[in-house]
Amino acid sequence: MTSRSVSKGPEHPVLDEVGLVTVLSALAEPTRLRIVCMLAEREGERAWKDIDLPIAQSTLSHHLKILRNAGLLLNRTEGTRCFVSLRDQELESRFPGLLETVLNCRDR
Amino acid sequence: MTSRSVSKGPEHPVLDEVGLVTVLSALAEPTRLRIVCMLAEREGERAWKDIDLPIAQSTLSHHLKILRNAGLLLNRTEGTRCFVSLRDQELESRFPGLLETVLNCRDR
DNA sequence: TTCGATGATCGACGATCATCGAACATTCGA
DNA sequence: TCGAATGTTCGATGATCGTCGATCATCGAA
Repeated sequence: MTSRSVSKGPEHPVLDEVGLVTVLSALAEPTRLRIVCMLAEREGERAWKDIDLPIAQSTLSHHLKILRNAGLLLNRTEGTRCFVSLRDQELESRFPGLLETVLNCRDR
Repeated sequence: MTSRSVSKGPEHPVLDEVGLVTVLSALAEPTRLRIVCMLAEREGERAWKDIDLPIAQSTLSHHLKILRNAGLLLNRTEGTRCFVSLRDQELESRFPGLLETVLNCRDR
């Protein structure tokens, strides 16, 4: 058990215990919707520092926490760096079509 | 022009001028989501008084106003009575699949 | 071991929100 | 004309939210 310390990192909810209202609330904010959009543009992870928005670092951390608590994204810690990614597969089975539909509606 | 007074009634937004965040915000509240759900259950209009929720009448009026401003529903006044209905057709062309997907996600 | 970097958390601020009762406007019926 | 019914608006209240700077905890590198 001398594996590289998993360093517990942030907590993620079980998607079955996340309500629709929670997800909608998380998405119903311009900055957060933009983040989700950005993550959906490309497959896989995104480095924390690549999320380049005109907001304070603590504010970004706050928004990511809300998205995380809503089950929308996954936060992985590697050393001192962080990587985020969409939980799109799980979301699809818990809220079928929701993420794709919302993202599609935004592109207009 | 002696037609039955249209009694201007509440104002409704043009859907093209309604943003996605506005719609999501309107749906991201338990009482309002419930109202939309209720309206979707059956085709056509619903009488104001048929919306039976454990909230004050002024609070219901408030929520209906928010839903109306988000382009989600239509308010028709007939004399002193009011009738509400979903703008589902228009919503479908402005936000394809959104309403149906959200309602479908809730039924779980 | 110490230091710099990275992100989370804290505390505070003003803004917005959901809620209510009261007052109001409009309409129909007596 | 008067009064009851219906729904909107107003004002107030307590809660939540987005935002920030400051601080803290953790980790890798020197």
